[in-house]
Amino acid sequence: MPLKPSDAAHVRNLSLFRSASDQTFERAITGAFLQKFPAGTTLLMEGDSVDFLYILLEGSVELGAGWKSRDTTLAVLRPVSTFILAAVVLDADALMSAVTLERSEILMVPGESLRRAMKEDAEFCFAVSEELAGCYRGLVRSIKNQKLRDSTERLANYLLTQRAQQGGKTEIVLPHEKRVLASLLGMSPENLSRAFSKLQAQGVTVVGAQVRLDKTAALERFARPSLLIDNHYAQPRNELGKAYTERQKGLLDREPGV
Amino acid sequence: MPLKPSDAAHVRNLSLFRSASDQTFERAITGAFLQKFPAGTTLLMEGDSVDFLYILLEGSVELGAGWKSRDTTLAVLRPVSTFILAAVVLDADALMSAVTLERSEILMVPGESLRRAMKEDAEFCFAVSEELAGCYRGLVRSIKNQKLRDSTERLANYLLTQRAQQGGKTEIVLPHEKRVLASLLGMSPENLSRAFSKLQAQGVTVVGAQVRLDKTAALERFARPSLLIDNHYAQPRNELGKAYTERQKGLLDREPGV
DNA sequence: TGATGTGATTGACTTTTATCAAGCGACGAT
DNA sequence: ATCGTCGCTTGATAAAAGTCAATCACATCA
Repeated sequence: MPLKPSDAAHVRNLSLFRSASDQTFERAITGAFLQKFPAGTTLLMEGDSVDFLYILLEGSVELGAGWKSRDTTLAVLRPVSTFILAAVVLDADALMSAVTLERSEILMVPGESLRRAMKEDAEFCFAVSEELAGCYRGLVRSIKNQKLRDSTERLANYLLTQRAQQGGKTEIVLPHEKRVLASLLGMSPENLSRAFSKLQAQGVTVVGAQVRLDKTAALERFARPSLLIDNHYAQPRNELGKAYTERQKGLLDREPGV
Repeated sequence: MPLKPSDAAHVRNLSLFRSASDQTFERAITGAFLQKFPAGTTLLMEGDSVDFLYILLEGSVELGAGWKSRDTTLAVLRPVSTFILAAVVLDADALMSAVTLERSEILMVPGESLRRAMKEDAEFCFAVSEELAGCYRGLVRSIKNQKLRDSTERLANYLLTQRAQQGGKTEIVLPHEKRVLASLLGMSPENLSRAFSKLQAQGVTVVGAQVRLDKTAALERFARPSLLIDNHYAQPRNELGKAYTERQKGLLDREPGV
């Protein structure tokens, strides 16, 4: 299935490809094809070998992992965003599974094409390195969030990050089901409910997916967001890790949709 | 201070540089210098700007992070290993601090030299991408370990990983102080003691830093190590993330000391 | 030798988190 | 409407983990 021009433009605008020459871009996506999946489709299971770089153009995808009857959500992706880049670069097996949460449109780029383009074009290869470094740093933030904060603190900081990403209004909309959010934040759904209750004291009120944040000052005093963990300035919609892109020098002013 | 030939050989043998041409190698480490630090020296604080790629040649270094009076260990490095590569690639601020645990010898490579070499040599740049991808995947394993397992399970799997890395003998030696180990495993020192006690039922006996693992079968039944979380086959001594390198295709048979 | 300090352990207690069970409320199908 | 289903919430309980304090083992050092 051929790429719509608008989709092609979105892909071209990914940070991975933005600075690439047309020639390199063409080479990198040689053999790519677009595929549509219904909600709930497992695109990839942990341990599967990875033959494609996935680029989410429409819908949403959950990256997760399981062990011994437990499982957890590592990220929820929204368009336009790439995933499992690291496995593609190493030609390795997937460490997480990917499942569509909604009907989704995904561009599948042969890993071999991407790796070849990297080896032929140092500038493109450098862009991939930057992407991987950004993802890595996103995960460092994520581990710090997990190891240094309790569940209510994680929720409070999540809300502040969402507030910043949704334009700073006092009312935000939770972008996923609460059970997914709970798994993402590393707690049970029951505990998420209780964490929301605790934050009433900081002016948090929840009605369905709508969350009002009055008393932002109180909430920040409780959450103590940190530039070294949270990234309020990050673009939403990115690969796991890139979900918290860097606010800094050259990357400071990137547009959304990277 | 000039590099000893033996040190130079170790650096040259890092996976980052192993396949690089002599010319690229020289360019990449242009301006590098060797420095010795006593134990307990803070090489880098969270939030500091990063001007050098660090390569640990002697001693050991703890990577950690703090928030609100709490702090945690993210990795303990041993020679020969690089660290803060991601920040160097992005020319960004450090997300973790680095402190020497023992008297250490560290090669400091100007970030600018490394980035320039990457842009001039696609093959080298690809090697950096592979390194970053390996680190990224190590962190994915680490997050899964943290979110999917309780503290005793983490300890049990840690012991099995150490056993594999130390040659499979029934007796292993804990490579760090227990308080550091506790922080690395994400628990209090008190809880580490109790976790060891619980594992007595699985044939674990501790005397100081010496740990005997009789009843390996029972311990494995309890720990349920997974190829998708643990990496018993990884080389020790690597950058955070690389601490759990990939056992797979091209990287399968890498030598230690990458 | 004894004094001192550090790290590790143990016990008592509190807090945090998970689990189980029941109930609520919105929504769709019949 | 009525019946289910499903997601969420709430309460009761249990398990896990953190904290505080005291003690112990083992160094080093005067």
